[in-house]
Amino acid sequence: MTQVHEDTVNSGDLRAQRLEKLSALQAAGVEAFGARVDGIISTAAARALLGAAAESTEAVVLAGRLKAKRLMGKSLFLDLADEAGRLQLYVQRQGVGEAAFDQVKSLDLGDIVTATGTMFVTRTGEPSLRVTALRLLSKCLRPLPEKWHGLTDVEQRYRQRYLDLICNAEVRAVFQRRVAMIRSMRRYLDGLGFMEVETPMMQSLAGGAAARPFKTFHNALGCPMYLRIAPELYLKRLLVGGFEKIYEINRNFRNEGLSRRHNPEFTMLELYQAYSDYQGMMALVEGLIVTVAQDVLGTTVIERADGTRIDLTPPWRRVTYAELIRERVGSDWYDITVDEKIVRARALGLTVMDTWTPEEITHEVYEKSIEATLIQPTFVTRLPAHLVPLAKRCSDDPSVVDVYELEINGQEISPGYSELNDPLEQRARFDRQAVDNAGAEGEVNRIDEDFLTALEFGMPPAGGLGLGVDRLAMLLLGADSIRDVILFPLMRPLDRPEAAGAAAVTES
RNA sequence: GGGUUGGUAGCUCAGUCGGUAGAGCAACGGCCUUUUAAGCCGUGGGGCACGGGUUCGAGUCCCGUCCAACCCA
Repeated sequence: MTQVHEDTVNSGDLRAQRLEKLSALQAAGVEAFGARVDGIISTAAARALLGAAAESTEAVVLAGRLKAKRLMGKSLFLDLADEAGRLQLYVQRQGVGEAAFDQVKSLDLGDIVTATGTMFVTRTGEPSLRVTALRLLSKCLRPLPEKWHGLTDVEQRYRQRYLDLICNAEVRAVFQRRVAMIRSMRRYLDGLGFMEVETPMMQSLAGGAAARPFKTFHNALGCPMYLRIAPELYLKRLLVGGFEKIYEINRNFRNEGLSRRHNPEFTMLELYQAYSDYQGMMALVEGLIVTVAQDVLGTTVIERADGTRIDLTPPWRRVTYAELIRERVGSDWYDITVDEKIVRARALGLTVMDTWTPEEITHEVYEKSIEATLIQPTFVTRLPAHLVPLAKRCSDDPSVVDVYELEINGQEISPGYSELNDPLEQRARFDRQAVDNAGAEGEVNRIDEDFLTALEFGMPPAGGLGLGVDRLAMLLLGADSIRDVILFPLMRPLDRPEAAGAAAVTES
């Protein structure tokens, strides 16, 4: 394909220009894609070396990407960016010699180099490296996005996240903090004596939640497999096995639509503690989130873009579902007729059908008229049993269940349960669920017999909770979209032959 | 799935009533030894997402498709 390559060479093709530079360099014996460099210090460390002094005599070696170039006749300023930040390089023709200076001058923005020199402060007060030697480590063959505006096109930022990370320091900071967040979660849980475990992501039946799974196929075994929608059934097997405090932080996969708040693969913390219950889980998740916020943000007060403050200082409000409903639509709500409920719901601007049951109307009020108002952290407890079919009923009222749903910033961040450990009750509920969903998903609703067998060996009473790590990251890092806290969010592939209508097959 | 907005040079964006495709940055050639969105002079670079249609003439008007963001379900 050299023929094609040569044909594309013209001054408008910036990549071709750089390829020509590359072959010129290689012809001159320059190694354009170098190897390991020892003794590098960060730009931050180099800056620190200077302290209050205006000059340092210690020779240091830096490495990074060239981000800006300012030629001033016989001297040249370059901005070098590494993971820690940026530092200005100062190259003088006299300092490095004629030939070397011309070579440095011909470097492109985006090239990765190593620079040797001593630190000093310029007339304008900028800490800089006076370069004695500069060597190319990796030639950048494509032009970088613009130096001032950077890359703003959302689609390209998600599809080519590496460019986003090169251009936008805030984006880099978000992901560094996301990592710090997860690290803090692990530290907290490990400190409480929890053990992190790994359970199957590929399952022969996808249980533990109500969601459509992704399907795949194992060739050697000749059987269909599913990507997990939840680790729950395996973690509970571990409770049966005698592990008492366990958690898993990993991906779940749900074959559903994409939105500001949903990515088909998302990260969950799921945790179980034997001999505890949903109350214990409330205390635990409260402590966890407060600790993480303190570790990552240094505060428990989060300011939203619109100026409202979310105060995570414990204790958080605990309120029952029924109380919230009564607050919103009247203390007599549970005593009035269906017709009256419809009238009141419509008065709130909700769309309710005449055929709806009282429970449906009530939940519509909750979802549409209450949930979004729960900005401050709120544990909603005693949810109606029909909403959470797999949870344990409250001992004093079987119509409600022993669970919490934690709402912060108007969205559900974490559910917690007093886990069901009665194998016969569990089987009855699976059976009912299978009947309810029959036809829709078919084989997906096969009952996990081994899980029921495990329960029959006896599972200790336990508290369990889930925590949406991406959602928490959005909250703590101030992101409006889940895609801003996931490095590579799912995007529709651009090169689908069947969609492009048999588009011309491109080279390479 | 429905609605709204958008896709123009490598990047960030203009483009008027339908009349030869523009700027800044980046690139290339000059000048310039402390600049920092450096500056000055000059040069090159665009099948305007894709496919149809209307028209003497389409980036612009109409229809369809693709991709994205936002809102809704």
